[in-house]
Amino acid sequence: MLESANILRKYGIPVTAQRLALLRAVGARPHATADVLAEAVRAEIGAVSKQAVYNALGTLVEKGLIRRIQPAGSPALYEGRVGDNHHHLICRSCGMTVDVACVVGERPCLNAADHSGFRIDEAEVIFWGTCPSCLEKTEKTGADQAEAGKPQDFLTRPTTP
Amino acid sequence: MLESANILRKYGIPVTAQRLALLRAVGARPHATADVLAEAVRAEIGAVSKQAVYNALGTLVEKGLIRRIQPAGSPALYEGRVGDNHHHLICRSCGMTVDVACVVGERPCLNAADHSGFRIDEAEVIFWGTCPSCLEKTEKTGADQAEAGKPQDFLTRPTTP
DNA sequence: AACAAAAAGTAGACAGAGTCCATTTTTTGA
DNA sequence: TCAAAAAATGGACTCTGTCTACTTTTTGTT
Repeated sequence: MLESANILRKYGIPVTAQRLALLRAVGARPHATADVLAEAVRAEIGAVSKQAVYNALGTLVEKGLIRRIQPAGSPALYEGRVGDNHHHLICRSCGMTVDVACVVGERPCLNAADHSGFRIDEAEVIFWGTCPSCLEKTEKTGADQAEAGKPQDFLTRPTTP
Repeated sequence: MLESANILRKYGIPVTAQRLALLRAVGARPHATADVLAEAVRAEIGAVSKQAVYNALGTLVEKGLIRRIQPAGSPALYEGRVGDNHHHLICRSCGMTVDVACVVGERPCLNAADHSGFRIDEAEVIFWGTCPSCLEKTEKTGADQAEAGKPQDFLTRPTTP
């Protein structure tokens, strides 16, 4: 509580009830959407506007206090874990997202063979697959993968079979 | 023309003027959005509905004839280059997207240290940075990167400084 | 403690990308 | 050629997120 306030102050971010609640919400729910976080904040302090949530998340991301990940076909997700350069593993069928340790370790953790003159500052890696519980469902029903592993709308993505 | 029709037939996809035009449009404009492709198709055959474009793109992606990439904060992009497992390099400031050869070569081209029981089928890699022409602009104005490199709305993403 | 200036928050309209649905048109294959 | 199956149409609708004008809260300075 005081903790969070001090963190905000250290970064020169004005301390408001909304931001404090949001910071806690992000800490408590890794990989939550803005909407879910807004609900969490409401549960704690009564009300917040959508805009306050988006503004605050934007500021916190900008200052490096939280991290935003935007998987294809899904709304943005936020997480408190920053600075350790981990990546994500996402289930195509239920959307479950888990952290995975960085493959290499340093940031940017990969080198493009040909960088075309770009100055690269980040290598974003997302592993796509099927989570254990969706795998189990597939096997149980005996349905083939195309059936049971059919991605939900929000996760429809290219499959390169 | 006949070429494309045969490809569609080979994959069991009914041949329609819309799909043929779309296939050509994707081939001619790598990294185009659905909207841009729809315009291209209209230029060629007069008219298409938004839905026909989305349906056709979806089908083609599903069959592996084209590839969909969905960079954070941007609408989906489509490309005809499939099967060579290359990745993408995107400019944070102007959105320019170029292909880069795969870092490793095989697909999935990376291994997650801990896969948490997932069955991984793809490792998606996006390199983020600044393209040569935006770099030049930055240097010319003498503005610092935070200024000149300010991402456009459609490309606002986490920065991990 | 009080007070202006600056920064945040509020509510609601608005925008872009994509989906849904009922109906019409085209393609296929017998 | 003709019916069944698949696509296309177009318009309403949804979901994330942004813009704007206005009000409220923080801050930091007397």
